[in-house]
Amino acid sequence: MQVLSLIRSRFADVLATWIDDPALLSATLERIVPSRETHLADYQANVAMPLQKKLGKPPLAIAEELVAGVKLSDICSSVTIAGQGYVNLRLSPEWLSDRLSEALSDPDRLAVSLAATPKTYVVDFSSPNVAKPMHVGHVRSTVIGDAINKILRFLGHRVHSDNHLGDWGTQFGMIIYGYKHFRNQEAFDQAPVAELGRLYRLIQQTISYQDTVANVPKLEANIIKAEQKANDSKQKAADAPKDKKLAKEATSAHQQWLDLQQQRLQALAAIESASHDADLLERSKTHPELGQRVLRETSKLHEGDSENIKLWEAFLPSCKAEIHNVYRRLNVQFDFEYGESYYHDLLPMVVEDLLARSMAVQSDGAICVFLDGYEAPMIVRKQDGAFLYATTDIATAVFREREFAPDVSLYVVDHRQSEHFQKLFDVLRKIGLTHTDLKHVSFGTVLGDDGKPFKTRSGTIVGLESLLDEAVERAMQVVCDPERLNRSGTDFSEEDRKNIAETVGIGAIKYADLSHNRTSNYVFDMNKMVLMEGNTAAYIQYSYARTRSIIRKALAEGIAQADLGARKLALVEGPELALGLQLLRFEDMLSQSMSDYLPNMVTEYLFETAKLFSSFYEQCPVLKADSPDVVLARLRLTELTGLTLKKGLELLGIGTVERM
RNA sequence: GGGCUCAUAGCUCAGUUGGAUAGAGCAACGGAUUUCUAAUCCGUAGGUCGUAGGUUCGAACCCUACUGGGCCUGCCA
Repeated sequence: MQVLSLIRSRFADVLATWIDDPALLSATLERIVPSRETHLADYQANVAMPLQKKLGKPPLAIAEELVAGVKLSDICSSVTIAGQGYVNLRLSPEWLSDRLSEALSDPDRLAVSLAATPKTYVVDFSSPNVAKPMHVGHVRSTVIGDAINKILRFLGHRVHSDNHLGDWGTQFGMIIYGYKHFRNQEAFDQAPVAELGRLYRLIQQTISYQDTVANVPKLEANIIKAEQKANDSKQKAADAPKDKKLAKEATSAHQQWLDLQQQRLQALAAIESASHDADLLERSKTHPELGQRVLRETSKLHEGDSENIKLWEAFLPSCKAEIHNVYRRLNVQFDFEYGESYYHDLLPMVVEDLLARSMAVQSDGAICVFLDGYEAPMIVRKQDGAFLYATTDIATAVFREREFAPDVSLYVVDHRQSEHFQKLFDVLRKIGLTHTDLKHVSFGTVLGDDGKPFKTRSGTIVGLESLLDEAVERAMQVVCDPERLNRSGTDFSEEDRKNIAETVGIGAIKYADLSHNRTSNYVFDMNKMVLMEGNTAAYIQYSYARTRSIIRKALAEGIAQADLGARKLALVEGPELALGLQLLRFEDMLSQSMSDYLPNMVTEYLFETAKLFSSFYEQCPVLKADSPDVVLARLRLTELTGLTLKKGLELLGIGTVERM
């Protein structure tokens, strides 16, 4: 039910006679919103104050004319003026009850309408590099993208979800090189992905060590320069003691000098700790310039070298299978999974096309597109002839345009790539992809409790699988807590327990991610997450289970399922009305959350709904209410609450259980 | 150097895109269970929304400057 647009259209009937400018009219209508002051109003129109200049009247007079003109008597029980000119609306309980009855008679969609003008979306999300173990950083793109995908579909749009797998990049050069030189055949035969993961880390570690060693002389040279600069600036600042800018420069130069020294010490410490690792030293010695060797393997793969292609084809299925295990567990599906490799044959044409349009030029041996407003160009072909992700991204967008002709193309990717996407979109528009709304749905970094990107104490990245396992394990502890089981009088089978723990544990991880505004960084704290109290998935899942518990008892007491739907609700008490009003807002909330692709608006809504239900639950007995009519009305409200919570969680990719 | 971004309660975060007395969870404190699941509820305390200006009927939100953090800044994705 689109309540907001209905109310706005009533106001538009009056406002349109006052305002000619359509832009101003629609801006004015957007000032009609759900009220924050719930003790004063359900909805409020903040339109009188901004119109005082335009109409040349005091706001209170405008508000009075508005209230006199607008037709709301069927919807509202009261329309009043307050403060400097706020128009406060209170919905009539009858109208509210009727709308909720409609939702109840449509349990699949809860009377949420399908988009009047459906759009075609491409949603690009998750997109991990295969052959690298997935870690917590991959959760955000996967979970946010999946929620957006599911919500847009529910709202009636055509959505193509694409997992743009990194299946063609440098990491394959790494594991191919590793496989050729360091593999443990027995381990590979038994568990190929684990062995490839080991090889990946082995190569990574060696390259990083070599880079560190090679970097020390450069650092030392820079330290000397920085020291000189620091001294010079200090001198200049001392010569002109009143110049604040020079003083600031001096501190900054000094700081840079200190930073470089610190970096050198860190590098030396890393080298020192590596010196105890005989295998590493040996590897580094026998495979000098490993980074270059790895790149060579990658370019051989791209050039079609038969041995490397064969290895790639051998590795890919098991790598994909591994990733799909995670998706299965997270209940995430994609329509397509073409991956970068799919576009490889198109890349030379992309570059030729850019050259033909004179958009790309040679520079330092690479082929680059220079764009206004950016220092660095977008490189589409490297010196050595290899293509980059920018090239692939262009090819991918062109392909999607031809295949789907999307109205909107969403890229759910880390905010660190925002400049890349700005450049990419700039190029895409220049080559004619103008009718697609290209949007980087960026998200912040997941941090550890030290405020730095999430890692364990030893510094290695935490694998996603083990993270999920831990959350499920912690959920299991709560499920099996004997005191709790005794109190709630529930008796779960082993299978029930497993199911509940999995649903609650995975839900906890997803919810923690989704409940933050996607644009901000957030601190990942397993301890808080698995408390399963307060603003968590478990709280909402628990509220849902309580609605089910009441419904089960009602059915057991002989109330027919048919009595629960499609009948009048007749809400009277405060907690009933507050909950009912909240349930009425489901559709408005969903569209609102998709106007800027913010799933946290959905979690916020569900949490609020669950709280209102808990409050209702405490204050309004359902089965033991005074009269059979009230019992039925409250049962229906309980049923609709359950349906709404379940649907909301489902749209976020979070499951529910009937008992917990 | 340039660009992007962030700064809100002790901690972790919301804040419906400029509306009324700035909210929630956790932690702290005090209450509630013969009553539909206490993974719950009710209450208390906690804030100069980084600083200083500006814009306007009205600013946590927009603009400018400053302070401090993060990220990006030509051949990884």
